[in-house]
Formats: sequence, structure tokens, C-alpha cells
Amino acid sequence: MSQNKRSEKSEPQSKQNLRLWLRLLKASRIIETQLREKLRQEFASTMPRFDVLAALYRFEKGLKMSELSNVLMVSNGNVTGIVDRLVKDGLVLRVPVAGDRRALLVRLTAKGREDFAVQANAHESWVDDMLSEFASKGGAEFSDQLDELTKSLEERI
Amino acid sequence: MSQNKRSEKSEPQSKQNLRLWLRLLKASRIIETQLREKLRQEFASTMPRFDVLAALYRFEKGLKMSELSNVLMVSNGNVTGIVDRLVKDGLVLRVPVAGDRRALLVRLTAKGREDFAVQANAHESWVDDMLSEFASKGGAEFSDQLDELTKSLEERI
DNA sequence: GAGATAATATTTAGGCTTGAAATATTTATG
DNA sequence: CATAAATATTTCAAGCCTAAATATTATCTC
Repeated sequence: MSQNKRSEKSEPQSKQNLRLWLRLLKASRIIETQLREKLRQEFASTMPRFDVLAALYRFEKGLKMSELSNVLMVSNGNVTGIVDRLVKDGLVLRVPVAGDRRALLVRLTAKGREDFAVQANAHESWVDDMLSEFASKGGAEFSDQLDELTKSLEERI
Repeated sequence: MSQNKRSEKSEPQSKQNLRLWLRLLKASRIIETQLREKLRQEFASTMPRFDVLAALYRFEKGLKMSELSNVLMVSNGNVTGIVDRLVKDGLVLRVPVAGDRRALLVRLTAKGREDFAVQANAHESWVDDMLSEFASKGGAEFSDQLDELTKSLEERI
């Protein structure tokens, strides 16, 4: 029971916030759906795979499984399966960590690095195609507001 | 025109658009994750279930399976499973459509309607709690921009 | 009407996701 | 040293999600 009793008739603020969230979700889903379809069609891949490769591309020395799941903000068990499949496809390696036999470092293979570079270029241009029209009219400000929103959300945790 | 707002190197537009998308995705994920956790903890339910109930609550006469999947922007086969479970839990009914033996109308039961009303109130206040701080500083404009973004995205399809 | 095409819903196969429990290893404590 | 606590990862069960295949019913065209 929150201290805000929004059930009063003349209190549209919570409705406005709800609408804001629904709009955010809708825009996000449209973009995500299109990107997922592109990844599937062009590279026979998926968003989660792309996200893992992106993280490993950025951290060249590799990431431990737990670090990977932190960076991606997904559960531990989730990453295991995705990495399993990437290993099977030769894009990623599990390397033992010296001095800690519990941990494994996940790293891109040469092929993984090459493949991702191509995919990342395509991905960037897909996003650009989707957003360029909107962004030409105040996209920078909007982007900054999104950043503020995220910060405001993270403060609450 | 704030095209060269960044550094002297003038980052390409596509990078800015990519950042916009990543910020949108991040904000969306934070909210979604928190809502999902709340639904699970408070009502032993999930987002997809909530979404289905919300759609059926809005369309009192019920929706065909295909209409439901259109409204929710998810695949046909997906809805089948969710509705199966909602039927099993007594929140939803499948009703034959007179004159078309292919189609089924999905409708809330009395219990479904009652349960959802409670959940929707809670959901609205969760969202309000998350967004009220941010929304107090220009949230209305931001919301309108989100709406424009969605329209711009939908024009491209 | 007959046959083709479209609409509707389900099933299937494969992958994604979570939280909880299980396993293995390391570190801290008595 | 022994044992408990903490850390790292995997496994598991359940549900979510998609695209493709299937089955049934409706509609269209000739």
C-alpha cells in the first residue's frame, strides 16, 4: 500500500505516468522486434547472442560468467545456455581462470570477433534507418532525457 | 541543430542514434524487470498474463485469439499457451463464435475481472512510484515525443 | 457446385528467461 | 585443521516467444 492514493477522481498524474510507460514499452518493442527479425534473417542469430558478443567485443580480455550476466542485466543461468550455443558455433571460448578453479573467462574467438564486427555494422545502420527521421527533430534532447530517466530509475534501487 | 554537440570530432549521427536506442532499451528493461518482479511477488503472476488480462478487460465482449495476438503484438502460437494457463486458473474462458467454427472468443470470467481490477490498480501505482520523480520535470513533453517516435516507427512498416 | 485461396487456431521445435536448488571451489573462522 | 560461509557456475522446472507446419473452416472464382 503506497502512500499515494491515486484512486481519487481528479488525479490524472498516475494515468499520465502509466501512459508514458506504455508508450516507452511500445516504442521499445517495435524497435526490438524489427532488430530481432533482421538478426534472424541476415545472420541467423538472435538478440541475446548479439548482446553477449557485444559485451565480449567491448571487454577484449574476456568476462567471467557472473560479470557477463551483470553487464547484460540478466540472470546467471540464462547466460550459461547462450554461451553454450556460442561455444558450439565457435564464436566464443570458455577459458579457466588461473588461481580460481570455480570461475571461467568467456572470450571471443577470432571468428567471433570477425563475425560480430560485421553484425555490429549492420545493426548500427538498421538502428540509424529506424531512428534518423525522428532524431532529426530534437533527438539529442530526447536522448538526454532518456538518460535522466534511467538515472532516476537507478536511484530508486 | 545540435549536430556537433559532442566533441570536436563530431560523432556520426548513426552513433548518436545507436545510443538513443540503447538508452531507450535500458530504461525500458529496468521498468519491465521491476514490474515483473512485483507481479510475481504480489500476485504470483507474469507480464504476459497481465497483458492478456488487460486487453480482455478493455474489450469486454471478448477477443478472438488472432485479435488478441494483434493487440498484444505477439505471435499467435504464443497466446495459445498463455490463454491455456489462464483458462486453467479460471480467469478466462474460450467461447465458440456463432457462425464461424474456426474462431474462438476469449473472455474474462467474473473472477478474472475481479482479480485484474486489483492487479491493475497496483500496477498503476507501481508505475507511478517509478516515474513520478522523472515526470515532474517535463514528463508530458517527453511522453509526447515518445508518441511521435512510435508514429515515426510505424510509418516505416 | 468444385477447386483454389484465405482465415483461424493449434502444434511443434528450438531458443530465451527466471528463480531456486545443486555442485564445486575458495575464503574465513574457530 | 575442520567447518562454515561466501563465491562461481550449472542444472532444473516452468513459462514465454517465435517461425513454420498442420488442421479446420470460410470464402471466392469459375
